[in-house]
Amino acid sequence: MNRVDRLFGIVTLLQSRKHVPAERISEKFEISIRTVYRDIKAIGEAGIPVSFEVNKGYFIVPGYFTPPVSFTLEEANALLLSQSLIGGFGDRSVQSTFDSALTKIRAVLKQVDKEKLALLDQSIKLQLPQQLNSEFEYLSKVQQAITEQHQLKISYASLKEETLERTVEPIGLVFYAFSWHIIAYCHLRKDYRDFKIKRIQTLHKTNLPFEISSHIPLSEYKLPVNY
DNA sequence: TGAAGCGTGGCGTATCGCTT
DNA sequence: AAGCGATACGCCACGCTTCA
Repeated sequence: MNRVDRLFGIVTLLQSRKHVPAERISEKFEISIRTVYRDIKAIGEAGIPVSFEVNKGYFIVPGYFTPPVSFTLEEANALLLSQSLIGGFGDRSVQSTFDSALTKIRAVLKQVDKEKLALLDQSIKLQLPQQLNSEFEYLSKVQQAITEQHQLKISYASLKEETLERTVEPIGLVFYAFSWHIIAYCHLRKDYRDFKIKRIQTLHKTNLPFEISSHIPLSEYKLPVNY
C-alpha cells in the first residue's frame, strides 16, 4: 500500500469510529507508531481537522465534511458477490436496500471498472433450493427495532397452526436450519424465545422502547443447533 | 553507477493527564 | 510528588527509487 492510499485509509478509519488510538492505526496499516504520528500530521496539514483525546485516541472534528468515498474494483467485486448472497439468503426488504447501495457504488466507479463489473455481474449465479425462497420483508424492520431498541408486535403461526399474538423485544437475527429466526424477549412468556420468520404472519414496529434495560447478548442464547 | 530524495523504523526525550 | 501510559517529535540510519 502506498502512502497516499494509507493516508486515505486512515481518514476512512477515523470516520468509521468515534476514537482511534495511534496503536490501533499502526496495527491496522502495519506501520510503526512513529509513522502514524507523521501520517496524522500530514493529514492535518492537508486540511482535515484531526484532533485527539487522551486515553481515547484520534478523531475527525465533528461537522467536518469529507468527499464521498471511492471504491477499488476489487472492493466493488466483493460487494457484487455479497449482493448474490443477499439475494439468496436475505429477504425483499434487505435486497432492495442493498441494491440501492450497490447502485451508488457503481456510480462512483471509473467507466472501465463499471464495464468490468457489469461483465462480472452476468457471470455470478447462486443456485439455492426452493425452501430458501424469502417471500417476506421483515428483516429490515427487525434490524431497525434492534438498533432503536423498540418493541415489535407480531402475529405468529404456532406448530399447531394457531395464530398467536406476541409483543417482543428483539435482541438478534440468526440464520440456521435454512431459515431466519428472531431471537427476542417475549412479554407473555417473560423469557427469550426463538421466532422463525417464515411463521410470522404480520410484524409491526412500535414506538415503545424496550422494557428490559439490559438484555443478554445474542451469543448467550442457546440455539437448538450446534454447528 | 553513484548521488539525492523520500519513506520508514528505532531510539531517546519531552509533555500531559491520570493514578497511587 | 512519583510513577506510568499515551502522545509528540527530533535525530539518525537504512532501504528503495529516481535521475543525471
